[in-house]
Amino acid sequence: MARTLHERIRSDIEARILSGATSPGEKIPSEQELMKTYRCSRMTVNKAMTVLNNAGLVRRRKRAGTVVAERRTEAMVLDVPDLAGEISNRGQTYRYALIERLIRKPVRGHGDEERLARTGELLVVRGVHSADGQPLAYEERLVSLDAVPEIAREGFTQEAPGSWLLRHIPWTEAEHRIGATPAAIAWAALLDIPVGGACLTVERRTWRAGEHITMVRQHFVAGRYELIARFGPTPKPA
Amino acid sequence: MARTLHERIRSDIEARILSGATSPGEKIPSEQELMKTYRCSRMTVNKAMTVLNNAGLVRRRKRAGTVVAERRTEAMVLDVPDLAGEISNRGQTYRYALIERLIRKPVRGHGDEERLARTGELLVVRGVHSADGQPLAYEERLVSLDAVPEIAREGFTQEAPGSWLLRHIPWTEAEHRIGATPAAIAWAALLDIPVGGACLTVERRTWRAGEHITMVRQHFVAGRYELIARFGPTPKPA
DNA sequence: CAGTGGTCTAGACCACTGA
DNA sequence: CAGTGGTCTAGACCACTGA
Repeated sequence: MARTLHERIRSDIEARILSGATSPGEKIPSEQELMKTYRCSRMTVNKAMTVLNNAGLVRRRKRAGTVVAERRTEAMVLDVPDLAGEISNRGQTYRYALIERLIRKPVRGHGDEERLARTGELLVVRGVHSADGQPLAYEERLVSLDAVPEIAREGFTQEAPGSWLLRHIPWTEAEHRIGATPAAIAWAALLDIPVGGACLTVERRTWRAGEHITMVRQHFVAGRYELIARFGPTPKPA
Repeated sequence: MARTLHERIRSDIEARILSGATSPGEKIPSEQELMKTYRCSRMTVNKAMTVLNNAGLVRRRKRAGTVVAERRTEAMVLDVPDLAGEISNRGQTYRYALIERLIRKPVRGHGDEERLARTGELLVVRGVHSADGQPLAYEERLVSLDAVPEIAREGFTQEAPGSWLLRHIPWTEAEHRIGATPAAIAWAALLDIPVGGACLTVERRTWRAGEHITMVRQHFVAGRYELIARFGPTPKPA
């Protein structure tokens, strides 16, 4: 991977940002400095930085230089949403209610669980998100304790594990699977809907630099939540 | 818009592709020719073409040159899917059954209809997609006859309007709204499911160069269809 | 083998903007 | 006003691959 020089420069800096070694707002070496570091021309450095800029990982301003961008922006076609933030932004009161939290070995033969915990254990958290006192979604989450050992200390009685993860563990890749499901006996009552009632189901897996971090399955009460995606032929300039 | 030279080159060629003036497989002028056309250096041409290549609009091969890419690829995070093609690719038999087709004025006060048909009329098509004889989705579609007058000649008894549009009218922007819905009385029987049964609902609006082309609402039987989106920090190379 | 694109260089002029 | 990034030039060497 990264066979050309501008790709190597890009992935070096990208890795530093994604690993959290540099924080949002922090300055990145100027093109002049990078030219010296990599012993190359300015065009080559510029090409690498332009890609990072278009991807929204850095912000560039003349004279001020290049800084690490604030976490995730609307630039993503589909984002990993923070439900707590989204609901607050709508002016509603967000609440997370913990149903169950436990740490255990992965179930043998269960693909997702074994992929997440190759050697160690899993954190399993079940809870309900609500807006203005009305249940919005039931979620079941698995977190790899290999990847995020420090999460074992968290109780998640007030805050959803998703919000905690967004704050502490930067993700680099994500996959959404979106479908519809009839409400199951196990959680229909938690959402205050009849068994078999329509739900929007989002299954999301996230990775950090290729390492599988977490898998979550969220069931939203029909009509109370929508996913929106806009897209065009050429990525929009930032 | 397009204030810099490489942006102008890119958008010129992009417009030619999106308007259908050049078809998939057709050759695009080489960098040498474009240098002469725009009286600029090769780096400038190359920058424009690299963007088009990353966006998946063209395919470049040494010696063979640059050609317009086949319609939409997996490069899109979320695509406008051609159900007929997707189902055939899975090895199933696809069928489209027309329920209703009519041309009429937009309903006054109906936002979507008035936005689509500002001066003229609308084509309204209702139908059912099925795979191996099993109903998959019910769809209601509105098409602007201002934007696509030639579609008035099509009957859509065998082919879905979506497939026809993908072949004839290149879209440039799209918006998805994805949610869950209980099956309505009007179409539950068409999908062979009980009223209130869970459905995945996709509402999609598409534009061509800012002009609103079509709006479709599709209801998929729960469990028979999934939308998948993968995304990372830097767009993947093509 | 000749034309194409992929990459890179060493320079240039410019607009912007914070010290 | 000085440092930064945005853009562009005119050249170069190379790998690839179809005529």
